[in-house]
Amino acid sequence: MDTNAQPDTPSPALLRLDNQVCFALYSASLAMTKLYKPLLDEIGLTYPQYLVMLVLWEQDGLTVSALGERLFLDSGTLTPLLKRLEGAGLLSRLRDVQDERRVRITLTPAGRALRDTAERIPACVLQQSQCSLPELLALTEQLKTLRGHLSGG
Amino acid sequence: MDTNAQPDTPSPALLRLDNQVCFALYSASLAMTKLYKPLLDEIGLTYPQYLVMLVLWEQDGLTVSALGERLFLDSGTLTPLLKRLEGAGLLSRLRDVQDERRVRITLTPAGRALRDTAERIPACVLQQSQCSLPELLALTEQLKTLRGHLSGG
DNA sequence: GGCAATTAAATTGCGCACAATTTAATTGCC
DNA sequence: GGCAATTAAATTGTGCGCAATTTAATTGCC
Repeated sequence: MDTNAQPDTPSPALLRLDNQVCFALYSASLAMTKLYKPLLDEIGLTYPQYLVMLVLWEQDGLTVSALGERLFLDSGTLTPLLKRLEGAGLLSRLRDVQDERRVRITLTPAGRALRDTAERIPACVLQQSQCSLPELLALTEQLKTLRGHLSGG
Repeated sequence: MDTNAQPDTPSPALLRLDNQVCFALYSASLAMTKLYKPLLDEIGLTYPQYLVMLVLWEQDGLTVSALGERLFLDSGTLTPLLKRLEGAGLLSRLRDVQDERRVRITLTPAGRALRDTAERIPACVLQQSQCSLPELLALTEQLKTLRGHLSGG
C-alpha cells in the first residue's frame, strides 16, 4: 500500500482549488461577510438579518415566502431569523387575516429608524473594497447573471 | 406614530438589495453550492469537505492550520469537519512527532482514490453554468482580487 | 357540504462559520 | 533549568442554510 504523503500524480487543472470559480465565490463571499461584521455589530444585526432588513426597507409587509423568494432562502432559515429580529423589536410577525397560513412581516418604528443608521454602511464597504463603483456594479451584474444560470435560469 | 406598511421614503440606491455586491456574491455562492450538492451527494461529501479534499489532492500531509490558510477557515470549522472525513475513512489525523501541537492530515488510499471519481465534477458544473470557460476564469480572477482587497490585502 | 390535494410556516436535525475560551506543547529569555 | 509568552488545535456557544417532516389553513373537485 502506498503511504506516500504526495498523490501519485499532480491534480488535473480543472480540480485545482485556485482554478475553481466555486471557491473564489465561496471565499470572497465569506471575506465580504467578515468585512461587514464590525459594521453590523454596531447596529446589532448579523449579515443575513441585514439582508432581510434591506428587503423590508424597500418593501414592508411581505410574507415569509415573498421574503424568501427575494433572498433565495426558505422558511427553515427565515422563521428563526425573523423571530430573533422580532425579539430585537425591529419587526412584527402577524398571521394574515385573509389567509391564516401566511405570516406578514412588518417593520416596527425602530426597524424603520434603523435604516438611517445603516445608510452609511455600503459606502464604508465600498471604500474598503479598494474597487471603483463601476467596477463593483459590473461584477454585481456578472454575479446576478451567473446566479440565474446556476439556479436553472 | 407612523404605522404605515411602507417606509416614509424609498430606500437610497446604495441600500437597495439588487445594487449590493455583497448580496450578489452571497446568493451566487449559495446557488453554486446547491448546484454541487447532488454531484457531491454521490461521493458522500459536503461542499466544504470537497474543498478540503481539493487541497489535500494537491498537497497531502498538511497541518490543520496550513489547510486553514489555504481555505481561509479556522480550526473551529476544520476540526469537526476533518473528524467527519476521518470517520468516513478518507483521511487520518495524527499528531506531528516533531511538534505535538500540530496535527497532520494525511489521505488514506480511499481518500486518494476519490479524486478519480471527483474529476468529472468541475466539467459538469461548467456545463450547467452556461458560461464559457474563459468567462468563468476571468470572473474567478476578479473574485480573487476582490477577496484580497476585502481581507486587508 | 365533504374531503383530498395543495400551500404556507414551523419544526427537526445536521453541518458548517466563527468568536471566544481552553488545553497542551513549544519557544524564548533569564 | 525555570517560567512566562507564544503557538496549535480543540472546545463551546450562537446563528445560519437546507433537507425532510409536520402542522394547519385554503383550494378544488365531486
